[in-house]
Amino acid sequence: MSVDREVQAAKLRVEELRAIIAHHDYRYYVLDSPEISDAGYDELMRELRQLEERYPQFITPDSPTQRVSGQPVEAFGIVEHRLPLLSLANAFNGEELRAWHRRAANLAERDDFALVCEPKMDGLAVALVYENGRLVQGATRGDGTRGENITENLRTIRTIPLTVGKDAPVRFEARGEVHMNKRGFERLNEERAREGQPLFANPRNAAAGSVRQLDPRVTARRPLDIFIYALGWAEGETPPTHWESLEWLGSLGFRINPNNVRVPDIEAAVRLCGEWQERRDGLEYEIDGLVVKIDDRELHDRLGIVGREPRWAIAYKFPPIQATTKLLEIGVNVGRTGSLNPYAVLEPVRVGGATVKLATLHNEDDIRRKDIRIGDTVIIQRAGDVIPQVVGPVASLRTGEEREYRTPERCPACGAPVHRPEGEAMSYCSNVACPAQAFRQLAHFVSRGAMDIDGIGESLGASLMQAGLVKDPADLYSLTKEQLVGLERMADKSAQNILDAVAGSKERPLGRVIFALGIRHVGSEIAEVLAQRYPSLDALAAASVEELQSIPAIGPKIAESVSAYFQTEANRRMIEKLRRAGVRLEAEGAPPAEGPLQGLQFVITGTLASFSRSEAEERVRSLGGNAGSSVTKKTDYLVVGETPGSKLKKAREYGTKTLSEEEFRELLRRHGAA
DNA sequence: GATCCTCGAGTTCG
DNA sequence: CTCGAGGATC
Repeated sequence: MSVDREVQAAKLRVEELRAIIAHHDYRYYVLDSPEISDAGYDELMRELRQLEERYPQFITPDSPTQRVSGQPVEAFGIVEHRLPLLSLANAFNGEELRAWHRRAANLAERDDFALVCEPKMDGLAVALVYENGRLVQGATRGDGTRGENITENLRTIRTIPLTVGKDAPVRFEARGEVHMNKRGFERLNEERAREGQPLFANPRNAAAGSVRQLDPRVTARRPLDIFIYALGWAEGETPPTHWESLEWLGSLGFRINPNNVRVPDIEAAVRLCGEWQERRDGLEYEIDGLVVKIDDRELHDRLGIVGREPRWAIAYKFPPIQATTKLLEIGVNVGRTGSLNPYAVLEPVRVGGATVKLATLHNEDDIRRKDIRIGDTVIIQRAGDVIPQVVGPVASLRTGEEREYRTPERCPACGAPVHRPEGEAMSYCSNVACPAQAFRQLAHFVSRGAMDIDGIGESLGASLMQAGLVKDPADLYSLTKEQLVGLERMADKSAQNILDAVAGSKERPLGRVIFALGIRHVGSEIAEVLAQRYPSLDALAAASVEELQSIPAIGPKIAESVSAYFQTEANRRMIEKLRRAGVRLEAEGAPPAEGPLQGLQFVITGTLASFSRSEAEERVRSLGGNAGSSVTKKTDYLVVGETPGSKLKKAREYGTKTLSEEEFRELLRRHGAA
């Protein structure tokens, strides 16, 4: 039938147009050397759009007309990175770069390797996953293990190819840094100024804010760009060097920074870092340093990872942007543990795009060490991160009016005496009933990693305590709507939301509950360890110091602290209140003591492809096994992932059995862990 | 006793 | 992110 033939022809033409447009997108956006006029390009797009309107069945997500297709979303989904995105160790001068190189050369037992130097973009790292030639997922770095799914937003960035050539692997991940160049940033801010919208402080914030828009149509209008800086993982053959993998990614249509350089040795890299420091302002985008990577990918595997940092790469950071301002006053906060934390009140000053008014001063020793005095002119910097630091005073600007700081003798919140334990850096308020501590305890109890009670923040927590409605966290569970509505700016609806959030927290896992109690030295990790060991809060409360100490990762201090907590009358009373309110103080489901891996000690090293380390550990525990962090004589199995660290060596010394990831998965399968 | 790692606690700005 | 402290190991 002729209709069929017509449809068939349209389909072919649609595919052809897409290929042509993709080619011109690449020429224009990636290579910056178009082959056709804008009018010619528009004509192609128009034809494609018309055909797609007529034959909507041919619309696919990788069509260039569909860059902005997504609808606004409520929130981003979370995706697990198959291979974690690592962070980098820093070097702040040539000497530290050389030291890094020496360590790597020692471990590698050679020093003749080439290095790749790449401008370190100040942007937002993302991971792009392609399957069968199509972009299927784009995610933020997040904490390195899991990030946010921002695929629809990334699709709007013209330099990100929606499709890649046929010779690409079936599945692979490309990693890059999304950023906004200086001109785009200025134009965006001019536009926002005209529209009376708040301005972005710097290109980095603008890029990060744009990528995290819930409505992709907003993202599409932002002048975002990307440089791909690494091949994440790939199924199949990959080039032997980092440099070649970049070239190869370039040939697939990705945008690679043309300023990347491969150098033969560390001295050349050091020279280059110095040169770029001078030239950084000449670039059209902002950089905060250079990344230096060992080119040979085989060496990457040999050198491995320490903590979350690969040994085969390092970030050379330019000196941070500094400013001077007046230190007006030193204030003191009281922390959850009663610690007195001094902070600097500064005359507001702009540093690296943000206005700084406060900065933490850590503790008295630190202030003394840096010789910071009230009234000093001080140097402020925002190094790499966001958090401002007081570097030190400008002693030459002293007038003699400056005062030295002294830790107050009485708690600024409650007036109780302050004491400083022998050998500790911090001073503490001695009053167990200090209102400031109680307030911080409450904030900790409701916080995200603990009971996760949404809607109770700083201000509501403060007013609840002010009104005498809440004296300890357990009181949250007896709040009534009438009480809440009596508070300022609290209508029926929001009061109900709060009550729902409180009620919804009654069934948190035991580990969360233990963490929420805020026992000194017991953070999220130790709380989880305790929850694995004891089936209920009562069982934990009954444990002796000796018994607690026998648990790996728990030494005398933690054991003592836990025991003391449960012996304190006020704490026992609060736990009783929690119990009566219906908060579950028992582990969920059957105790893990019966699992098939009962009594076996597992340790994981390197990166696993199919799950994150904590996930793998969770599975082990769910089968009754133990998962530790370092190899000892007691370790039964070492699970070896990609780029194992020093643990593997240890395991060989002790003759510990090792499992490959495959074997480990097989073991889990055999014992019925999904 | 020294040293390596991991964990805990407090923190800034928009 | 930072520092300091706690735990484990040699």
